[in-house]
Amino acid sequence: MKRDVWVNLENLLLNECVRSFCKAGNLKRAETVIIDGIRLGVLPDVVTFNTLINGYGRLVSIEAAYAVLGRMAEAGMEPDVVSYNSLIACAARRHLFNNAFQLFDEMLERSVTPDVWSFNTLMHCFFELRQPVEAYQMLDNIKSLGMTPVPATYNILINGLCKNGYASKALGLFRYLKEHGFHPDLVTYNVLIDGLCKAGKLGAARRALRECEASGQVANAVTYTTMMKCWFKSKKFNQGFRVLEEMKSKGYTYDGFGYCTALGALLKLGRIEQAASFREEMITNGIELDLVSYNTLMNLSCKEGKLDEADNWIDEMGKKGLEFDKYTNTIIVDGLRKAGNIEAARQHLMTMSISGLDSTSAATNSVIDGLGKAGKFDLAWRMTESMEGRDSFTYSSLVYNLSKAGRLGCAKELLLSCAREGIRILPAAKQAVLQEA
DNA sequence: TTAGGGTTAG
Repeated sequence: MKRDVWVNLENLLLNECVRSFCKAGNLKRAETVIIDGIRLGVLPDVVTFNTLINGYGRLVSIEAAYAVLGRMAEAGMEPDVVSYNSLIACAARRHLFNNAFQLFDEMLERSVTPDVWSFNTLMHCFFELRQPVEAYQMLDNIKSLGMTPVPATYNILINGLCKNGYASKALGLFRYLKEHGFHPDLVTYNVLIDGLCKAGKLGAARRALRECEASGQVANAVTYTTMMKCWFKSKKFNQGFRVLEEMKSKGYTYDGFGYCTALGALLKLGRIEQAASFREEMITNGIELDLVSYNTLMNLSCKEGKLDEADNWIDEMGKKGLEFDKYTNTIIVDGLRKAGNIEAARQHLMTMSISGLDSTSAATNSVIDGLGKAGKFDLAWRMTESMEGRDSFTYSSLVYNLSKAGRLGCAKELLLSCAREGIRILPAAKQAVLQEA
């Protein structure tokens, strides 16, 4: 009996060590701890392996996480529901939804019984895939299998509804649940406030914030960033910047979220100098820069016309092993064309299409605008016609540039055909037509 | 072990 207690304690200690090294991003140390444990006679258990699955899933890849199952088999252990939940969550985080569903099937085939969290994660996957009906089905599954939803189940539901364009339904569900004994936590309020805000329901968002505070929840960094975005969305910039100050005073600017939100707003307003001073603050405060932070900083360098500086950020990203996303590429394309190098911008856009990036429309719009401003309307028009996902930005920029180039007839014709097809032309472009007429 | 916030185009 006593011996069992000691073995359990030794394992607890081992697992705690492995967990903390994984959390710190140091998988090598985590593996070393396991080897040392084996030498001392402390064998890894299911929890140890599950911790490793999580670590490899977060830090390396889904394949690396899956490979841990092989090591478990070698050690004579079967994966449990936590092993599979971790793998499914890892696939979901990496947007590998097919893998997530396959892993769920594999779990059933191996007679591992799913729990609430398995269904929660699948619900999240369906919402990400914009399949709200299937997502909702997961709640039915939970109930029909005799399981009880956990608060997170409802948070995922409310968040998913908001992100799929059903903010009003989410609010209705929230009210209903609250009347039926659901105690919303800070995450519930954060997802609801964000959803309402993004749906343009700013009054409801602010009411939800007041309700959150009245319920005794203490706003955290997520709440503040969400509210800041809300103010910016309603063009109340000073109120938004005040939120940033409050975030700073409470020590909630430990990551790039607050600064990137504020920088984004300043750049849209054209307040470049103020943005630059925020950049200094961000860097001197030693904030760990991630992909979004680099994108934001590169955008600032481009807006300042300092392409060399943008190159330096790219080098730094490379050293950290960060890969470009659609934002990085769009910022580069837009930076190049605004610096007058439209040909390089086109080239970069082409490499984006070749490398299979699905969302190139913002970058394409930027190049089409650049071509229009350079008077190359034939080329701009050809690009427009071959472009997937032409939108009101594409046509507005053409209308704007045609009228500024004195080709008023063409501008008016395009404006009319857009009106016929229900494509909204932005106010600035309409105004340009009127001014030139 | 699993849920929430930030960056692009006129």
